[in-house]
Amino acid sequence: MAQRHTFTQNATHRPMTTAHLAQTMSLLEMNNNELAEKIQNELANNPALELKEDYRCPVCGKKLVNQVCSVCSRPPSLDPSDPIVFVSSRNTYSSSYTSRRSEDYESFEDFSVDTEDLPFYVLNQIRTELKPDERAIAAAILHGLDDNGFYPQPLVELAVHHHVPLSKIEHVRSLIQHSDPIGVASQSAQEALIVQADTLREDGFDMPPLTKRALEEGFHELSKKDHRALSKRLGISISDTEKIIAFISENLNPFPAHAHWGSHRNQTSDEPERYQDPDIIISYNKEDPEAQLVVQVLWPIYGNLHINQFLKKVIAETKTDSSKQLAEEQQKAMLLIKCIAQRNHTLVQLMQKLAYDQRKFILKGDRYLIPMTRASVAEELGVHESTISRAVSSKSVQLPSGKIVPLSQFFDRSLQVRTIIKDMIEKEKKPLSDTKIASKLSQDGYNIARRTVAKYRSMEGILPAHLRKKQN
DNA sequence: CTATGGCACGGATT
DNA sequence: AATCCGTGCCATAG
Repeated sequence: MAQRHTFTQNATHRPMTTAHLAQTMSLLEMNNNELAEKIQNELANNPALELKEDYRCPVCGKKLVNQVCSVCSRPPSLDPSDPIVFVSSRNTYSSSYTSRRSEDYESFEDFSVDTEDLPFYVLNQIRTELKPDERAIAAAILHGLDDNGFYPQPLVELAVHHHVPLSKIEHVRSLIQHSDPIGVASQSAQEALIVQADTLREDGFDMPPLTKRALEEGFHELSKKDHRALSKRLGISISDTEKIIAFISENLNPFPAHAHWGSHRNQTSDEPERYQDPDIIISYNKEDPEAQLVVQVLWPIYGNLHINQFLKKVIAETKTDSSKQLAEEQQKAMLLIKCIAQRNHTLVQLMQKLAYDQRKFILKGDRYLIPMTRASVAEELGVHESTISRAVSSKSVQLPSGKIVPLSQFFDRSLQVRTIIKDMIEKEKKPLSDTKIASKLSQDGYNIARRTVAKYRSMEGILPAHLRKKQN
């Protein structure tokens, strides 16, 4: 299939000044956090630059009233036959927690999330799972969250107000509750904890027996940390009770809106995982496997950047020295806006290419990653290698699965084979030696040296054949 | 003798 | 130019 994007390519090849070039490069290698900081900085120092805070729905572009678009949450479909849809960076929104400054909470362990951001953050995760008539309900629930992330009002009221059965409201709320932060929109701390416990269990998390019952039946004792009374109620020993309490306080969070504690993740506690906010989000409608991929290049701040029109007028009309200086500032502001546009354009082009080529990887997981290099992408897009390199660096993508991975993972040469090996070992009957694995792989067309298999194996934290005899 | 990890080299990639 | 990565060789363990 030929070019499927409608973005103009030749717009890129405008002549640039060296300043333009230098700035575009440095902006390109910034992720959204850094870019947000940069923009804030410029806004503070440059009077010619102006932020128009027109809050718009990230998906329909409609003006927002209560931070959450109450009407729609469906991405606009530019062309229904196109497998990829872009919600480009202009007029999109800042994803939730993105805008918090680190110094805001460094000293507090239990900082409270800006609850104005929370609805956005959650809505974004569930958008593609909502049916049209459920959107307004989701918006209403998210709008009614209190500071702790609870939805204290009775659900029946919503059902009456929206003229739908209570079960529908419950369904929507359950979707919300299972988003990150898990348990949000529960009616109480107790309910939030139960939802979290359920989710962890579904994820195959080991937890002490009776944890759920402790939450359901012994919540009163639990909140008072009354070990004796709790153990009596559950009919188990004190030490088992203490295990439950320890588990709950370590892994669960009664107030979903207060800082997330590192959401659930794979069983293996591997490298220090950074919970970076994504710069790009890829989602799709999970009910329709042929659905379009929705790629959002997130815009790190609220509102859009503009040139201060008032100042522009002043500059045009006066010819004093000070206005000359202002004119310079204005030039700088225009340059910045242009460079940011350039950056976004590059990112969109890159994601276009990746979303199209790696659709299977995005939808189905690591083993469908087609190995590709930055250089080859650069060639196809007609840009310099270093451009791609910068664009890829320090960015992260949220995949439809909810996983947030570094953008560089798209260029991981070995990820595909590594996951195939992992699968192979999981399905093995007798432990396979590295040599066996290597020869099996070459039958499937993967020519990998035995030595390399060993390396991949250890990268995945899998023990050598003779040590994994009878596991699981 | 087989399976695996360490070290280091060279080519690819950034 | 600097770094990363796959691979070969060899030593060691079982």
